[in-house]
Amino acid sequence: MADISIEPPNSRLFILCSKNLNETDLQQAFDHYGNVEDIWIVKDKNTNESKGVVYIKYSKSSEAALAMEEMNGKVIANAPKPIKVMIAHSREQGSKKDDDPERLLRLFIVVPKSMTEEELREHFKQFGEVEYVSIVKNRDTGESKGVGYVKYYRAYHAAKAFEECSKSFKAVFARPREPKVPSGGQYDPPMERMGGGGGWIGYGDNVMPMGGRGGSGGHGDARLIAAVHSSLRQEQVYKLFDIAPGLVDIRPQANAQRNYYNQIQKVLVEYNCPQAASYAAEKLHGFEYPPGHRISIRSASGDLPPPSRGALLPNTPTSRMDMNGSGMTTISTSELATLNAALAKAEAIIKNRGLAPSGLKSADDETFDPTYCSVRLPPPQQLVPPPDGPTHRLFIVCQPGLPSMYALRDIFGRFGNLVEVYTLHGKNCGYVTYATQESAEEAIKKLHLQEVCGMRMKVMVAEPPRGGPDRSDRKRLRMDHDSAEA
DNA sequence: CGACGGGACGC
DNA sequence: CGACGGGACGC
Repeated sequence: MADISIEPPNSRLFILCSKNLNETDLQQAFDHYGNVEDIWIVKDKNTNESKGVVYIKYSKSSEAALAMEEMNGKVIANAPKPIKVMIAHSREQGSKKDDDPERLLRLFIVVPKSMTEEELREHFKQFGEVEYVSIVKNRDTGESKGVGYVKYYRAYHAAKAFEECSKSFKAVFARPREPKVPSGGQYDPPMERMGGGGGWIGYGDNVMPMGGRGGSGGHGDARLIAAVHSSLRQEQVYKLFDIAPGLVDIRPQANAQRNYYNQIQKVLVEYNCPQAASYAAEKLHGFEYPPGHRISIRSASGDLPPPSRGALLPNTPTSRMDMNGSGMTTISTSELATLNAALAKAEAIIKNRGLAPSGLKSADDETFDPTYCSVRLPPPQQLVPPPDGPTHRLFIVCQPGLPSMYALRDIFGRFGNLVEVYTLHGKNCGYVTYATQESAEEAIKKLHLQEVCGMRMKVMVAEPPRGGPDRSDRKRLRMDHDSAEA
């Protein structure tokens, strides 16, 4: 099948008008919105009379969009009726009754995973007023899927963004939303936890307060909503809630993707029974972790008042974890000791950034806290969008593990022009991309062999990706390789 | 030593 | 109201 779609997309007008209009009339009316490549007045094959249907092809989508916005509803050349101007559908698609106007307004883009919606909007507003931006997130992990949408109010603005935004966004006009398909199940059955828990030690099954206060009311929601500090990585949160047996699943709440401005992340914690949930809630609610930041927990069904322990004992020593096991708390394992060591460093983030509840963005000063980073750092800065030009990539390795993405993003961002940081799954290393060589060099100079959140970090220039140092040289034109049919 | 991800929206 | 012509092989 030959590809008969119009290139570039949305660059052709479909016009309904008086049959009297000739090509000159149309050319005079439409010429100055852009480069008109073709004017075609559809005529009756037999009579050779105009059918009142005209196609005008522009070189660019934005030209067609502007022409449509300006000319729709206008009367030209003293014609008896105003013209109707639309962006033509593809030839295959043909006439559509319910024309979805969103098709001209919404772009689908590839977005660096470390980029927030706020930063996206900031970049795309240069082309016109943005209705919304959204980043697609993994439902289970809350992580960005690396793609998103930008919607404008005007077709002209969307077309300008389509043409002029950084190539690395790979902007295309978004396919219309699929009509909703009713699905079978409400939610997927939770997976059994794998790699059975050598995790929790220190008490046996009978220590569990079965039928204790956990059973009060017997309502039995085995799920909790917990609010914890954003600096905690998911594994760390997992270890915290693994203090009770029967932990089934932890996942971020929808729209709770953590970012620089968000000091709290909310997670849904699911146990295999209400008693386990109740037990964990009793242990952890009100507990300060990292120090100075109390974990808050409530029942996922929302109707249950939070377990009262933290409320009764706020900020008292017994509400803290006793890592030496000398107190009454049962939380005391070597694993948790390791966890504590890592988490204690997070305190520095709070102190030095002014991340106190009311002072989210007051961190303009240089930072020097050896427990956060062993070297003096410039103030935090925003990410920058991917440039069209070359980027400068660093390779980082940490021992014994990686700091949280939150910390990495912040620290590397402080040298300016940071485009992206991503880490390899299951490894202690990752890549950091800058838009300028100066920032990249500065990051190496300042951070190489320094300590971040208690982790020793190597920072060096990355080798070019294997599989060809330069893929951008290859032909971008779409060849018709789609010959294979299903 | 320690090296390469990810592409469609709960309306 | 409302959806698809014409051109035709070079360095």
